[in-house]
Amino acid sequence: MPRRYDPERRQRIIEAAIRVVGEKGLAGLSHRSVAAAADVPLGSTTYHFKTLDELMVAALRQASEGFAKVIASRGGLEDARTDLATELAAWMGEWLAGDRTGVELEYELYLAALRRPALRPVAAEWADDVARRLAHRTDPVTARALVALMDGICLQVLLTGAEYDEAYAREMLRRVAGGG
Amino acid sequence: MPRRYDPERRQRIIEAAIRVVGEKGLAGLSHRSVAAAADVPLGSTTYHFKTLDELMVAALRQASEGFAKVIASRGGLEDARTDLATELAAWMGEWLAGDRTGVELEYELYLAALRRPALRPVAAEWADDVARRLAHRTDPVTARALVALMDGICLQVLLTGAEYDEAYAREMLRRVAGGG
DNA sequence: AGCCGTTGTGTACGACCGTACACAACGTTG
DNA sequence: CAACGTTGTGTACGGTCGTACACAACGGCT
Repeated sequence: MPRRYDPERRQRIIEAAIRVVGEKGLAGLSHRSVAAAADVPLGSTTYHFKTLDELMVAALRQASEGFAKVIASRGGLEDARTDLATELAAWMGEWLAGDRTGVELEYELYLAALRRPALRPVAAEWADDVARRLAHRTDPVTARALVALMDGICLQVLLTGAEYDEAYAREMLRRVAGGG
Repeated sequence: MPRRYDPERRQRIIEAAIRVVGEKGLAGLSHRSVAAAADVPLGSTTYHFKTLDELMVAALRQASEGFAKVIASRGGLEDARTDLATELAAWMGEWLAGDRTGVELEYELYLAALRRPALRPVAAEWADDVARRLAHRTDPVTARALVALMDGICLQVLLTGAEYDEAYAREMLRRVAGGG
């Protein structure tokens, strides 16, 4: 088979990696599984990403950007007339409703930084980015705490299989946000 | 080699599994690696734990119990004269200081429930257990939120490599706990 | 044209994995 | 003692993995 030049090969591999993690989990991520999902030969994935860590960094960064786009397009965060806690609680509800593949995918990549130092700068960037968006409506320190609380609440739902209680989330977010 | 009867074989395998996860991460856990760490033949680990999930459940449960013992022995949580937020923030500081192998180990097993439904009941049990301990000092709903916030703060420190800011943690815990 | 670095491909090697399964050693029961 | 279920052991099979490496196709340069 003749080799076809593909300037977006790298990008397609990253997208395939995200698909693989979403479907089979991070444990199912390998050069081979990604190659199959992207419909490229094995040598291609190892060429563009020497290690799996590199691939995960690219995938996490991409997922992070997609996530940022979603919450940006949603608006409401900028609107000072809406209550911040209510807004955040409602948004978590939407995020956790229905198909959780996307949520699990993003948390799995994010949490992978626990054991993979290579991912930490990207994870830090993500957390900072979200906090910066909230900082328009409150102070930076409170913003960081809101992110922490949202992470904690989401994880409790995802890890324990509990139902998401929006009223509860709203109340606790309001306590942290104060008058904001 | 003659086979030696070992009534605590199962327990030794669990302890070896915890050691392996602590040293090599959850990804390094296998029937073989555990067998080597416990100094038992391969067939022994597969006999006592048909699947790795079973082994993880046992390890998480054990780690959870050890954790419970530590915070119980620390006391202070029962003492109504101390400020709850101050107490919790100080305790997180101790936990995160120094060698983080134990912290990482416990969070890694806990977070593994995200993709492994078999672990969820154990994770839920753990979260409930911690919340119940706090419930002596505040209401159950607030207790759950305090656990969520602590998880979120811990994860931000562990995932992003940031420094732990005890004053910040104390302030935010106080906001959630209210007068408690 | 010829040369060369980059990008892409195919294949093979050694390591590790879960699983299965036959067999050995034991405790219990009759 | 004999029979039997439980517990422990050794080995081997098929599969997947990361990695390496020789080679092919291309673009830019002289």
